[in-house]
Amino acid sequence: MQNLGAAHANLDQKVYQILKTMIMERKLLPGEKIRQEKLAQDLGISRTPLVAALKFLEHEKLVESKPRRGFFVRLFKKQEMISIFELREVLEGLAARRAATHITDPQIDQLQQFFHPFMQTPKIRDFRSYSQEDRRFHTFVIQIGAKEFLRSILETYNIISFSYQVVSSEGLVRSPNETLGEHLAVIEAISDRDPEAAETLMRNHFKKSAASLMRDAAKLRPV
Amino acid sequence: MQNLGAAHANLDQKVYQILKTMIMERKLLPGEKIRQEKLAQDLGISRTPLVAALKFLEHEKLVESKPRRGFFVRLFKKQEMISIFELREVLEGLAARRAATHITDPQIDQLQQFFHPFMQTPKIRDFRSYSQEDRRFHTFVIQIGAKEFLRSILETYNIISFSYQVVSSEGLVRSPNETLGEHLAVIEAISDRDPEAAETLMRNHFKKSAASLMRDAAKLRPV
DNA sequence: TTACTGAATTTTGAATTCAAAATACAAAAT
DNA sequence: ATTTTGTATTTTGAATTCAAAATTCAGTAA
Repeated sequence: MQNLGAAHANLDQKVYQILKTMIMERKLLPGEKIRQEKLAQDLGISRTPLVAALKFLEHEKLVESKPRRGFFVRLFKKQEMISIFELREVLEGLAARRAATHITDPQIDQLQQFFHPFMQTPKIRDFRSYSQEDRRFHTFVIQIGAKEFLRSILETYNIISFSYQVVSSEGLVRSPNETLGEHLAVIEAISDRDPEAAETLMRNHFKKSAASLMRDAAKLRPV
Repeated sequence: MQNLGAAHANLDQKVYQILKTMIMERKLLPGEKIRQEKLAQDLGISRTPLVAALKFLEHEKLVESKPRRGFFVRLFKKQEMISIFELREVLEGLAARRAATHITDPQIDQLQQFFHPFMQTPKIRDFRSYSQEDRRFHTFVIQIGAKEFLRSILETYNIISFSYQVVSSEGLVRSPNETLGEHLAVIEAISDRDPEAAETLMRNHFKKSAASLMRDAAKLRPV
């Protein structure tokens, strides 16, 4: 694959990013065992920095370590995904509130662009590009409103959410026609620099998605 | 010190806990550089599991790694502490909401015991024991209401808060007489199994503390 | 055939080793 | 006296090594 081991300053941060991407892109699949020796060789490094990176990921729950058995890509149960949505509700709520307080004028212009392509479509069929816009939107709000601690937590949980969902309906919990209005409402509140409204609307957006997940969980039986 | 290296199953979890406690108890001081070789020897292990544990802590922001310079116990700026209180506001708000939903009858009895010794004292002077009760109370709510993700995040941020504050007035942001009522209100809401009230009251409790920290920051100049 | 046993192989957790970088320190120059 | 330079020492990042544990798999028994 690539040769990383060349200059050595802090390899494990690089490896960590690579692994994260691999999990996101499903190069490593949930439940799968990670072959340390093989993966290290593929990356052109020794096991030491690889294990360090895995321990990082373990902390973020993206990976699970079974002592003496190895590392496995984490497989999330429906119930855990619901907990994660509950968390994202309050955290992205906070991010939205902060975004409404800190947003700059040029950022408002950028924010207003989101979801434009979908606004004149009566029935949105292109789930894939809507889902992509959805992610970009949430990421943008986080970029504006969240820094350091909040940002790093949200990055993790969003990765979990996204990597979990790629399976069903392009990663969407609910249909675009259902969520578009909610997204636009959040955009408006942040643009109006109304922190209370931004937080409340963002939270409601998540509350509904969590509720939808819960209904699915009740119907479909645990994964 | 102690000999850990004996049985080897996953040493770094143990080391991680030990380091966490050492930081909490100020055996390792903020800003201080961590001497790997010496510390490893004191713990009776090699650098490998020690570094692994340090990387864990780095992820929790309890420790900072400067490449090629080593690990340092993290020193938090006032501004960062305010961000952490902002985070705890929404997270413990969620924990309180969940606690109100999930609490059992025996747990209600236990919850009602908190702050009893302070209820008939007109002017609370024993800051140390009030501060201790404060911690125990927050920890208890987390124990009831938070699991897995939420719990592990809160554990980290509470440790940061606590270890930060030991300095000024026994770790209290505001005076006992100011916060006692708020604590009792939260206890009542959770005991009444009223999730909305529990969340709102807990959030207000934190909002006020954050505001108080902000006033201090404005007055005292950054740390 | 299927289930069990036990040796060969692989993989893990942790110690050790090693080169490169950082630091400490002493001598020389301003 | 203070700064600068050069060298010895320490510390770091990462590879390598090594024993213990887990896994694989062939051969045997049911």
